[in-house]
Amino acid sequence: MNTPTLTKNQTLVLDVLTRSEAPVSAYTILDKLRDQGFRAPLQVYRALDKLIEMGIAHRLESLNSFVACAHANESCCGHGHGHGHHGTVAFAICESCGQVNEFHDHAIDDRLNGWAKDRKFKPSKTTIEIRGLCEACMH
Amino acid sequence: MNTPTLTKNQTLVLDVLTRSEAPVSAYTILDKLRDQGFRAPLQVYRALDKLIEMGIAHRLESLNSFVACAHANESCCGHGHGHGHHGTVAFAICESCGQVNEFHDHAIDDRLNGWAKDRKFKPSKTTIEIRGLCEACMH
DNA sequence: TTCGTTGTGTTATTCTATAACGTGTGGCAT
DNA sequence: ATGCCACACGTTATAGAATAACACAACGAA
Ligand SMILES: [Zn+2]
Ligand SMILES: [Zn+2]
Ligand SMILES: [Zn+2]
Ligand SMILES: [Zn+2]
Repeated sequence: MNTPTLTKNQTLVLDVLTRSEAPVSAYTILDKLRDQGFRAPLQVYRALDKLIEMGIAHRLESLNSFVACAHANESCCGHGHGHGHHGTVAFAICESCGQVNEFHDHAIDDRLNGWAKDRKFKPSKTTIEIRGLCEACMH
Repeated sequence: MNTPTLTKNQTLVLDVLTRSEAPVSAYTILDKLRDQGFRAPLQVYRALDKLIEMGIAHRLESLNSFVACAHANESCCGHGHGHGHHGTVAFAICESCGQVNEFHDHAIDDRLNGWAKDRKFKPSKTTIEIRGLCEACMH
């Protein structure tokens, strides 16, 4: 229930993520935090590792970039932050405006879990990312 | 129907992929092809781009690595190589032995497409990767 | 032939991520 | 208090992944 208190660096990095409309790369985060004393990539990566571990940030594998979690307060099926970990989520990423939509879907979860169970495969982390164009960016 | 003839470099790169049990990074491919005259990363990336475009190789986003397509001869729902493009596939990747299992699942496709349609999101490429442990690597 | 397209080769550079080492602090058992 | 340990933090250097920019050769269509 109680989210562990964030350290100073973690707070700074999370602030950058939450303020950004689009995913941000680690090096962009670094640049935005130079004024707050950041000097090296590791400061960013270490904070990101923890934030991701806590489930309040996510890495987008297809972009090498990071976003704040959009489900900070939900708790459907293990989702949300009350329980320390995050269910499997999917991301729809607009390649034009960069907007990201985080969602989760039981049917997909069940289907993937079913596949894994049938083959005795034990999933640790699942990535689902849809690249495309959002409604606003189509014409 | 007719797969376009591969160039020399494309053939060499594809051979490396098909011979490998596990995903291979671009730089590993480069190293394996030095004897055949490869000198620079671009030679690998250019070949990979084409192979991926043709649908006979895939990039694993969560590994920055590449695999040969495991569905070279199927043609279910746009899958397979007769029709020039590949349906959405998922990959189960063992983090211990590296083995990759490529599959596709209509239910998941439908679900993702449904989500996209509801929100008028136009998908261009979808990534689904499950990291975990295969049966052989569990104990 | 002339031109445009495509594959190729090479060098340099950018972007992403981690290794390795050292410092400081706060909690905690002895 | 003293020693110990876990952990956040800081710094430098290095590794790994991808692209930019430029040049040249082969090929087929016009
Ligand atoms: Zn989330
Ligand atoms: Zn958009
Ligand atoms: Zn395939
Ligand atoms: Zn395995």
